Amino acid sequence: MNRVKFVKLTTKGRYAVTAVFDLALHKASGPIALAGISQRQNISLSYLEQLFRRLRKKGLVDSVRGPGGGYRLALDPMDISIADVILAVDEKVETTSCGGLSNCKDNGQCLTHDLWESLSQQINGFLSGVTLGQLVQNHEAKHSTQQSLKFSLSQTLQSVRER
Amino acid sequence: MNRVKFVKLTTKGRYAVTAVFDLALHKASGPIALAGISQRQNISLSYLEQLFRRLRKKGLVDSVRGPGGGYRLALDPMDISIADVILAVDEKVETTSCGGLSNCKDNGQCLTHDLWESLSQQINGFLSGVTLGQLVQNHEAKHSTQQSLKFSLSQTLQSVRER
DNA sequence: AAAATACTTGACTAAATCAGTCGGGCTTTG
DNA sequence: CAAAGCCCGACTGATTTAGTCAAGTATTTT
Repeated sequence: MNRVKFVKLTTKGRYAVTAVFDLALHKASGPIALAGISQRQNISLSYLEQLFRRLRKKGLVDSVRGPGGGYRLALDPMDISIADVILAVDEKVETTSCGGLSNCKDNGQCLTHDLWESLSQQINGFLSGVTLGQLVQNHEAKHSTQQSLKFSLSQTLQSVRER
Repeated sequence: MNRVKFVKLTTKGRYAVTAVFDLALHKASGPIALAGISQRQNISLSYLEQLFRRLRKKGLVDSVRGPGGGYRLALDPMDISIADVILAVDEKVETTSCGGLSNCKDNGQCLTHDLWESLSQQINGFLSGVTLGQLVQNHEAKHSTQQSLKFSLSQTLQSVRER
């Protein structure tokens, strides 16, 4: 019933993931100002504002106004997937030329309907399986012991394998 | 030594995958003319020519000129991954603001270097694990028995799990 | 109360990319 | 030779990217 969509992996999505990752890393220190993220990650402040507008609309972050204010993750990092972040800023994309009509299956027209349905499901599934929390764990582990990349990677693939 | 890059998932890459998928489906009938792909998949002929120029440059397809000519896969479908196709038409993208410099690790500048290195490795690994041949199998299986999507999906994830 | 901080919104923009089009080649088959 | 089909370069309108600018509003500190 619902359309077949496709994530779009671009620099825009990477900016968003980077920014939210920064949020997750510093979440102990209360609300984080965009100005700080802008400096640390070298992203234009106004551009960040645009991105966070969308992240907030999707309920991924919430904000505190005034001095000492900033943005916070609205959810547990383990409940925010890369797909969530990318889809919040990068609009989804139709993958089938038929526009999701069900009749395209009957005539031979839309050969690739199945193809994109299953492939986009897999890619979405994969990106949904990697959470912010895992990325933070990965990052912290790598900076304490030097050996744990394999572990967190296998953990990630584990979660993907479970559908 | 080599830069951290990121696949770009756009309509352009989808067009390319769709077209090469068409090639794989009809590979029994000799070289395939772009005109046929254009009609079947509803993609502009001239645009296809642009895409196939790049696919040929990367050695994914080869061509036969003259009447009865067309394009063929240059490799076994099982040896062509989705990543190969997408990377042939969609230029790779720098993922780090530092431009791949190694010195960015020493100063605290480039916090997300690790993040994108590992994430892009995972995504690339995933897209490299799905081959054209698997997509064709999936498609044919789905159109004979009605039950085999789960099988081919688990097969795909199997190949991903093996790193 | 005033000032500073920081989010919020809308409008605008140069540059790049997308998704083609157009026009002309070159090669091979019938 | 004519037609089919690949090959190549240049050009284009529309959209997206990656911002900038200006003007708010809410909150805290002084």
